[in-house]
Amino acid sequence: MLLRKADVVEGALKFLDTEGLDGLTMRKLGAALNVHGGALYRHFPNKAALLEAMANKLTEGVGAPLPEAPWRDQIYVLGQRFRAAMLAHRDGARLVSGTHATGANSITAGSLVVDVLCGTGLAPAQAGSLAFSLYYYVLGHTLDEQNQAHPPEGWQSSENQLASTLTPEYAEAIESLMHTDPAERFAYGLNTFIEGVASRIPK
Amino acid sequence: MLLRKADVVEGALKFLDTEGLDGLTMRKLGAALNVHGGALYRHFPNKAALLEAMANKLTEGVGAPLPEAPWRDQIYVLGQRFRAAMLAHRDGARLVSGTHATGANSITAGSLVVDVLCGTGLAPAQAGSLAFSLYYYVLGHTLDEQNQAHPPEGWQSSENQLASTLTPEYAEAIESLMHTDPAERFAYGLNTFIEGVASRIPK
DNA sequence: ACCTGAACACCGTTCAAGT
DNA sequence: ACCTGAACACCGTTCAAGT
Repeated sequence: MLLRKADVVEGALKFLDTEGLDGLTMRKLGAALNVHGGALYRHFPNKAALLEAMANKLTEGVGAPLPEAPWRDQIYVLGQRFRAAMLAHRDGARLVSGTHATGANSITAGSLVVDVLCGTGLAPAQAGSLAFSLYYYVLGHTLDEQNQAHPPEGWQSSENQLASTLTPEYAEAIESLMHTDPAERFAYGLNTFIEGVASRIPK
Repeated sequence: MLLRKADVVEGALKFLDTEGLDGLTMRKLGAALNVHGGALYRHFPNKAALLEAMANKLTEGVGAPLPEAPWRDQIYVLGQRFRAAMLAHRDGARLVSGTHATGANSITAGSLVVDVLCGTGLAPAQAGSLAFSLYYYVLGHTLDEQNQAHPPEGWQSSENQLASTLTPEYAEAIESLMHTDPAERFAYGLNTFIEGVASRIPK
């Protein structure tokens, strides 16, 4: 049974969920697809191209049309969409962060953010800059979430190591961070960012 | 001449500037230090431990005591310090992003941010959450800066590829992003974040 | 057009043996 | 205590040869 490009990408994303990005090897992925590792090079020039295609597939829906709503809600929805897309597969955020975001999907998503911000009266230069800032926040937050979900080998909770030697405020902050829902923390930071953007809008 | 742990870390950071993180191999680093690759395992249990020590050395000064100043200025200084530290060596941001920020330096820096924010009246839980948001922004921005400084092989400016098919606002945003100083964009985003934080302070 | 089988040039890591 | 020399189990990638 012959493989198509889309089959490889689909199989690779499935493989990601069971083995993780570190386990994703051309040979192992080939085996999972009943094919030798070298055969994958009929479909992709190299592994980086495969990973890019995977990242692009992962973020497919992020740039979908936005519902009519105030700009704050629209930006909020875009941030939530992006995070949800990356959380849909194990190591999704690391996958996206590794490929330089040249994919068509990230471009249309970025364009959406810029358009929404320009609609508030911001100049395109500032809107572009803030679109990237939003990207950094969402990506960074989701990366951390997924790293904690699959701790990479020997991992000591860094609280017990040093927190006691530091400020009590810091100890309490770490303690509380560990016990609150990541989704809640994500929304709090996202809304904080949005308020920062609001402060930039010419009145 | 025998090597000490600190010599290896120092040599590795020097090596980073000339060969980049992708070129940093235990064998090649050994050769640069006039030693076989395997000898490095007398000083570090594995490569990850070496990279972590490098990242820790890189971010050494970030947690230094802060000058007396309004909280906005203090947060601004911390963000600038962190970025400057990573820019000091090629691939510095990628190095830091790869090691799980368990290093002592990132902890004391994080503690500083939390303390400053708690000083404004924010609860430790919120301060901790915002400290991580700041971390994501600075790291993400600096990663992008360094990736563009050393484009990883075949890189097409993604503007000419697709921008023309999209919104004119987006095209203008990308165009302007390419022509403005990264330091200026960084400061703009950093101050925007700070304004967002300000909106969270109980009045 | 797609795949096999085998190779090439690398990796990180380990470990006896030397000094 | 630190290093050499050589090996082990992997990588990504290439390419003749098969179907």
